[in-house]
Amino acid sequence: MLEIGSKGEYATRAMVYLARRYGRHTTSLTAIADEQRIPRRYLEQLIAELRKAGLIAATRGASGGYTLAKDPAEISLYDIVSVLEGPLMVQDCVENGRNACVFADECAVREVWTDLHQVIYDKLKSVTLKQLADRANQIRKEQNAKYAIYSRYPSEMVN
Amino acid sequence: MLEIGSKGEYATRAMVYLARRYGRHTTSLTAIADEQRIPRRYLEQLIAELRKAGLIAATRGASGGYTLAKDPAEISLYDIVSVLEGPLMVQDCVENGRNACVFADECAVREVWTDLHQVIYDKLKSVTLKQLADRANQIRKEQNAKYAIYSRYPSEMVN
DNA sequence: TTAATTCCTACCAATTTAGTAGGAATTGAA
DNA sequence: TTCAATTCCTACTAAATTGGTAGGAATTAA
Repeated sequence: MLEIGSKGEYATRAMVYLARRYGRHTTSLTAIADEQRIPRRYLEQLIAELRKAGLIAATRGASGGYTLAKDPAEISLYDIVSVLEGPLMVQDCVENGRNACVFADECAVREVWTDLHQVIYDKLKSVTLKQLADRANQIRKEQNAKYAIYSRYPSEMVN
Repeated sequence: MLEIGSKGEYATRAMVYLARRYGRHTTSLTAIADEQRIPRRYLEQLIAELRKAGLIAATRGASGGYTLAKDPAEISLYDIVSVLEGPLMVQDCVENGRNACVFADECAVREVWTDLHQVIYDKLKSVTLKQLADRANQIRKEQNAKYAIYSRYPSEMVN
């Protein structure tokens, strides 16, 4: 129930990856797919949707690639996930409003769906790509310190 | 994205209906289906699952029917919906925990899914059938007062 | 015995999910 | 000019899920 599918998950990870590189050169699809262990051909479609939604900018041709179309602080998790998984709609009647609500039981239930909708929306809207990228970098640092003790996995630390 | 399907919606409405009759005689499947405008044959399957989950008690044979198996105050919206739509699992790795989390980006993203998971769970778990039934009765009273002015729809007010 | 009721199981069409695949268009560099 | 890297566009597909429909057996009160 209420799952975020692979679309939302992949897209979010790809966006965090791009956020961590924001301001630098573009990143190729292959680079993202390899790094994030996402099927390249599949990610291609997801990125196409993110581009159409205005979240990603692309440069075509050799040495082309992708970058975020906006500042990471301006992109929320909701913006990303809603593109891939469709708009948040806990239950149809939440959107339809009064006309779908004929009975009192239904009304009472609908009120809760509306509440739930709001709670989820607020949460997703409150998280920005910048926050996620910062947090990812922080985790990377911690891992870096940990690995340094054992002198292992240097390749993982580079980017 | 994150939708509650007809299963969850129908099941919840049926449970609220039963909650409003808790302590009285059993209610037949047909009565619930008719009143709540839910396909009878479909509702039958949903109720079967709720019964297996221990939320509904059944009496077989003529003049049999269903009642809640527990006090409405002891049944949360989460209890109901999770039976029909499966357990809340925003993203697989939320359950899997550490082992699914190899990369920092993924980790950062997972933390948010975990947060979201908690927010949704808390909300659904905080709403009891008793609250929903009380609220439904209240709405019914308001409508009752409204309709009394115009002297209309008396049949809707009865149950 | 009958009629009302729950219970069990199978079936189905349409949609969604999670990809795979082929190849055209664009562009920087040799 | 050519080549290789890259994005872009479109079609296809197997498996699962959704939202039901349907037939009939088992149980029980009257």
